[in-house]
Amino acid sequence: MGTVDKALSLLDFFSESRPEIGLSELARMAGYDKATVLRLMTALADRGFVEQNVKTRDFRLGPALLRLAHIREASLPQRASAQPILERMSAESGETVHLLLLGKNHLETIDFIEASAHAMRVYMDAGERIPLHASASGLACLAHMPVEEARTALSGALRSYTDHTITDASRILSHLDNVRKTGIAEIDQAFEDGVYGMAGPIFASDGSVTGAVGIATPSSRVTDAFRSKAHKIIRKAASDITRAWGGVAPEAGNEETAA
Amino acid sequence: MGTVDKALSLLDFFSESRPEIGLSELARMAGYDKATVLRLMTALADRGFVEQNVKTRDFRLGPALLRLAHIREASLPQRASAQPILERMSAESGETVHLLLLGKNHLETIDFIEASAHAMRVYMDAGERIPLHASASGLACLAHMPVEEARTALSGALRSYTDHTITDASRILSHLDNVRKTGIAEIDQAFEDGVYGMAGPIFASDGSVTGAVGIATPSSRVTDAFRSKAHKIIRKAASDITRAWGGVAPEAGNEETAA
DNA sequence: ACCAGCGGTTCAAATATTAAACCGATAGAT
DNA sequence: ATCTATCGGTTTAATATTTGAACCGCTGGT
Repeated sequence: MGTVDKALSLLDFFSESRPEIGLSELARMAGYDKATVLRLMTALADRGFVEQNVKTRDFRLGPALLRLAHIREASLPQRASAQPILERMSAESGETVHLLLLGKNHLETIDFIEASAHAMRVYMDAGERIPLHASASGLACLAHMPVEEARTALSGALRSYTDHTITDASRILSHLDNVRKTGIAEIDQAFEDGVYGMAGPIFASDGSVTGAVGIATPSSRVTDAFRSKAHKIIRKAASDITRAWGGVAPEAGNEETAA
Repeated sequence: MGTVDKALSLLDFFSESRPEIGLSELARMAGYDKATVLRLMTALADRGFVEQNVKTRDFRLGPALLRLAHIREASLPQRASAQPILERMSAESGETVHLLLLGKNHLETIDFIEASAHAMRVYMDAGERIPLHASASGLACLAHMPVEEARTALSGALRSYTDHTITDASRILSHLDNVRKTGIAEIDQAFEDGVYGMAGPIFASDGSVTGAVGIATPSSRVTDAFRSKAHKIIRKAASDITRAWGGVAPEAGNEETAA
């Protein structure tokens, strides 16, 4: 396997709740040799992708990431242009809302707003990576990509996150028809216990799916009335963001055949 | 040299003014073989650090950068906490202001606000990398790092950006005394023609310099009156940001001896 | 005073990286 | 309509880099 991939994979161990990691621990987490991790991290540090806490020598994500994110956002302002739409979703639903972009085999969280209306709410970690098979947003994406792609995306071993996670690829695939019909993917406690997720797809200019917007609620608060209200909010938001990003939703019925 | 370093170096060719680059051209720019660049870019794309425009197959920076930047900013909100101070600087000076973080051998632009008061203003590219030896901010940093570090930072070949760029390390080093005395680094047209720069250092909690804030003005507009006004604004901003980030300015006179 | 764990270094063995030639496809010029 | 140059991408044998076990000195807890 590539060295570059190994180096980049190390960055994924950092999160909002775990912003600093020492050398030995990182090596343990990643399953690489300590010397290897040191060399990789040194390379990353030389380019500013990570930096070291001078006191503890622990690593944390570096300033180069801010710089590069800034460049991307300057030429492709997805986050900024979606923000008012997310805010409207948040205000209308009162629940935690989030915006995800479709990566190679997972979703990248690029923005979210936590629930304002309830003391009990769904919390999110900044910059989480979300699996396709165990989230409403993931299902929304899978449902709208070419079937072959979806099949290969689900071909590996599917990790179970809760008792409710569906790890059988064919069962997931058979759900997708319904997602396509309603335009909304819905799933209960597949990624986190007690969290109910609903999401809709966002499309690029060529009609392919590029991400998803969704609402995350405590499962205990979900009623049919709330669900249908949430569906409306999500459908509107997904279509607004698609438009804001210069995308177009494919004609219904045409999309599965897209190669 | 490391493969990881090569891969990461490719990301630096993307900028606000050049957000998408094709394979062959990137290979030419970087001076690497096309096959090599392809492999490296594929590795980066697999992790979402770059993505390909499906139409043109050109590369652009990817969504993973947004995600990781989000994580860093969530646990170390430097940009957010400095923003009001930058805004005040911008309002008070009427000129373009910027905030840079010190990386391994250069500065990373993490935020800026372009001049509001003048039609002729200094424009900045989002996410530029700035050399230490050819910018006021760079001199501000060099002046406040341990002398040995500054000397090694200037030991390589110093690139000339304009006719005014000083490329002689010892001449730069001898300027630094004055920077330390006044707390402000100042330089005319060292990085871009017609741009006059002034900047002050930002310190970390251990008293080491971690970045700089500065003002960039068209050289033609600089007067002594403006300079002394700008110095005041910068000194205040630098000290406010240092404090906002939990840093402390070292005692004057003690800092050069810090090892 | 000890021990366990830390960050970091070393070097021979193992493995991944490289670059030139080549491919089919595309687009502009003649 | 045909040529030509360039594109993105693939293959190969030759090569340079990566790897990991053992080891270092150091620090903090018992």
